[in-house]
Amino acid sequence: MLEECKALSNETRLAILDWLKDPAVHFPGAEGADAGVCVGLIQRRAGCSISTISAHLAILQRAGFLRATRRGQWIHYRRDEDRIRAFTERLHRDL
Amino acid sequence: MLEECKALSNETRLAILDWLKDPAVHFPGAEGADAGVCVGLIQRRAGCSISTISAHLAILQRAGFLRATRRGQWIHYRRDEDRIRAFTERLHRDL
DNA sequence: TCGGCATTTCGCTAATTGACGAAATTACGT
DNA sequence: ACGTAATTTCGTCAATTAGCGAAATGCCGA
Repeated sequence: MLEECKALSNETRLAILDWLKDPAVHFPGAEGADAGVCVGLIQRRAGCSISTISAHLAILQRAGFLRATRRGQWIHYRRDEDRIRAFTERLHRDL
Repeated sequence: MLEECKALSNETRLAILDWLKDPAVHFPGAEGADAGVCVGLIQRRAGCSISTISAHLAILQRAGFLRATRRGQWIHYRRDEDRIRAFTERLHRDL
């Protein structure tokens, strides 16, 4: 619970999760956005450095909120809805 | 949402919320524990300094998770179940 | 193998958070 | 007013987090 709450305690990371709820809307031009969005697009949307975005995505992944899929030189990130739901339910039950 | 997540991103604060779920169990000897638990008892239970506990309680109060009631020189803290529930529901809906 | 591109990791700095002891504030009884 | 107790605030230091640019790593096509 602690790690997840920490992962959510940052504006940019909350925004990333929100954008990835509906990639087609927030990342126009991303082909097959259902399969995830690449780091570069997220970085451009967030407007900060690529290294910072990479670190943010790693934190969200470690917390279980995102899943990464490598396709050649590209890495696509998308939400892990099951784990997100599991977390909110656990919070509801335990908090 | 950010402030609440930050409030929950600390072990001691999570523990305090957990203890205050059932004060009679975690604070034996606290009279009328339903009306809240005083800072001193929480501090003793947490095992850190009184000033640190005071700061933690302030953070939890500002996030809406706790309510404080002053009774003379005593201040009693208890959970604000409505706001806790509202937060977990909002998280469930929005995350 | 090389060059180009995507992404992660590293090293550094600045900001924020956590913890403490001391000082300040609030409340109470004499 | 004074002394005691509860609690908060303040000042300080240490640890953690956030952000950046550069270096390193991984992938691909020629």
